[in-house]
Amino acid sequence: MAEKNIRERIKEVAVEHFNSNGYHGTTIRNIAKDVNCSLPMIYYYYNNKKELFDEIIKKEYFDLLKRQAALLRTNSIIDFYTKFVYDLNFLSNYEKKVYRLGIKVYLSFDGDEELMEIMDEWEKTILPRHYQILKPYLKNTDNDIGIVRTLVHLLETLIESIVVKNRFLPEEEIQEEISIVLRGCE
Amino acid sequence: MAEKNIRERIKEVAVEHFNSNGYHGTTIRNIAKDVNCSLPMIYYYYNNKKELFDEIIKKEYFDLLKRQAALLRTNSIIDFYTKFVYDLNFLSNYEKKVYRLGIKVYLSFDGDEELMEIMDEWEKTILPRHYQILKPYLKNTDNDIGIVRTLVHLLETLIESIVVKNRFLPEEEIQEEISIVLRGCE
DNA sequence: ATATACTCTTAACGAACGTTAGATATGGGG
DNA sequence: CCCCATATCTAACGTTCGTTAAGAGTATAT
Repeated sequence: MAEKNIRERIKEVAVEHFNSNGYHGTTIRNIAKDVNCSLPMIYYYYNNKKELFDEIIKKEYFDLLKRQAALLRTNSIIDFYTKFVYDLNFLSNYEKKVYRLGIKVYLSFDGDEELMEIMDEWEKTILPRHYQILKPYLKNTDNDIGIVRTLVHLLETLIESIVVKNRFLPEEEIQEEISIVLRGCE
Repeated sequence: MAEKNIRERIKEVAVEHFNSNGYHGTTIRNIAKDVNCSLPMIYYYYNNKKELFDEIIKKEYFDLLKRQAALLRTNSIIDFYTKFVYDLNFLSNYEKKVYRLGIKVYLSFDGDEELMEIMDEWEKTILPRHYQILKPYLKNTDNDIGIVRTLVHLLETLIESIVVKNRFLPEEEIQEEISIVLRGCE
C-alpha cells in the first residue's frame, strides 16, 4: 500500500491525461510514469485502457452531475441558477477535469458509442427537470418551453466557459445573463 | 491524375477521420484506404500528418467562418441572427465536419497549442463584432454588453447543436430563443 | 527516341503502443 | 518458520504507427 490508494492515484492521473490528449493520445506508459509506478500496475487495478476510461465517465462524471443537481434551491430563481453556475468556478481541479472529460464525451468528441448512448439518455432528462424547477415562476404564456430551452442552452455555454475553457466567470456576469433570459419571471 | 483532384480527396477523407477519431485516433493508413490510394501518396501531397490537420483548420475552417460572417443583413436583427443559425442546417456534410473539427480545436479538445492560440485570437474578435452589429438596435441601457454577451453565448450553443450534435433546429425554435434574449430590441 | 518531370507503388524502417508472462517483494496467519 | 495471498516489478510479446527509401509507370518536351 503506497502513500495514497494507488488505484485512485491512477484514476486521477488518467483523468489528467485523457483530458489533455484524448483517449487515443493517452498511453498507459505515460500514466504509469506520472503515478510513479510500473506499467503493469495499471493492469493490476484495471483490466484495460477502456475500462479505466469508462470508470471515469460512468462513475466520476455522473456522480459529479448528480451531486450538482442536488443543490438546494434559494428563494429567488435567478439566484438559484446563478449560484448553480457560479459554484462551478470553485470545483477542484480534479472535478473540473472530470467534468470537462464528460462534456467531451457528451459532444461525442471522445469515448465510444456505448458511452454516447448513456449521455443521450441523460440529455433527455435535462429539459423536463428544468421545466419542473422553473414551472412556478413561468407566466403560462405560449413560449414557456422556449424560455426553459433558452435558459438550458445558455447554461450549457456558461458551464463550458468555466469547465472546458477554464475561465473564471464573475457572479455578476452570470446573474446578468440569466436575468436577461428570465426577464419577467418571478 | 485521378477522377478528382487526389489532394482534395485526401483532405475530405481526413476531415471525416479526424472528426470521428480525433487526431491521435486517425491513422494515415486508414485515410489512404478510404481514398483508395497507397499510403505514401499522402506524404506526396502533405509533408506529414500534422500538416494535413493544420491545413484543415487553418484553411478550411477559417474560410468557412469568414464566408459565414459575410452574410448579408436583413432588415430585422432577429431575422438576421435566426437566418445566421438556421442556414447552418444546410451546410454540406463536409462543411459541417470541418466546422465540428474547428469547434473541437476551439474547445481545445484536439489540436495543439499553436492552433489554440489562433483560436484565441479569433475569439477576441467575436464580442466586438456582434456589438457592432447590434449597436443600432440596443437601447443604451447599462446592460447592453450583457445582452450582446448573452446572445453570443446562446448562438454558441445553437451552433453546437446543429454542427456538433448534428441536430436539425427548426427556424421557429431558433427565432424564439433569439427573440427571448433580444426581447425589447428593435 | 530519349531525357525529364510528375504521379504513384511496394516494401521496409525504427519507434511506440496495449497487453501479458513470469518473477520478486511483502506481510499476516498457521 | 513457513505458507499463501496480495502487491509490485522486469522483460518481453505481437501489432500498429508515422515515415521514408527506392523505384515503376506515364506523359510531355526536346
